[in-house]
Amino acid sequence: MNRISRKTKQRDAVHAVLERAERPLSVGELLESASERIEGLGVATVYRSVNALLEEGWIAAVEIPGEPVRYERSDKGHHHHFQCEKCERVFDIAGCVDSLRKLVPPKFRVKDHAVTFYGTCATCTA
Amino acid sequence: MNRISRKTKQRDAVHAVLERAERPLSVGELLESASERIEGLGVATVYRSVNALLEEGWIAAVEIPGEPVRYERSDKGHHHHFQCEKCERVFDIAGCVDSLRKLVPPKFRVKDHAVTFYGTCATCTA
DNA sequence: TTTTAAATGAGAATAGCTTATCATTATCAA
DNA sequence: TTGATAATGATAAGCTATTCTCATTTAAAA
Repeated sequence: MNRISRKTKQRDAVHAVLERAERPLSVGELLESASERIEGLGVATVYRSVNALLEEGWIAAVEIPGEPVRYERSDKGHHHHFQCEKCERVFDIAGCVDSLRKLVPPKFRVKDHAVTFYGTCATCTA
Repeated sequence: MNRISRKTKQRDAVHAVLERAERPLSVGELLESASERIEGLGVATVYRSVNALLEEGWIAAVEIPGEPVRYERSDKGHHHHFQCEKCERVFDIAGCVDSLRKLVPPKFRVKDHAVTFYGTCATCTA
């Protein structure tokens, strides 16, 4: 039977960076981090790796308007995000508020929601 | 003293459409609606009108990831949005939940937040 | 009116991110 | 080890949304 994908150090590197990341990372951030281990790593490869991991369902996209898409492991459960307007990094915010969906008129069917906070992160506030 | 702007039927039309809109509209939607009254209206003009109204502060941008920016009058107070995944329209959702910001760790300084609901609107659900 | 410069419309140009192309490299089954 | 072919890297191309350019129109002051 044919393999559809091969194990490469490039893919491993991208996987490893996401494995250890404690916040969502953009393709640019992934390239930067993974490049520390893989010399000459190309953007196209990062995109390809990310797309493979997305299809696998191992990572999920974190989208914030006007920002490049970021990615994080999809095993984190329901949570939201915070973007620092100084360092521009995005952080996970655990938990949610049940009463949120009560804001929506009853005739609307809510399937999902996203909350994004903006401000300055702990590091930049200090 | 010099006028910086002149009154034109094109600007009036864009203004009027936003005045009456009961939901945020994209440049495309604005062009479509305003074109009913102004024959041959161009996109560039809609962009110019929108930018002028933004600078005036009369309208505000409503941004949803992967979507073109929409605009709505800025006199609506704090509220959130709902996007229908069928008709793609965006609706206002009145109100908010105070306890939301308590989710954010104390060292973070929250300056703003946005909530976007996804699902099917009243019309598309019926 | 006449004048003059702001506004318009069409389309070219730009900007950011993402995908496609293709020659080269490297995985891995035999 | 070798051979078939998937993966890589560099870069061209694609996509959208938005701005720019410029000849022409038009608002509105004089």
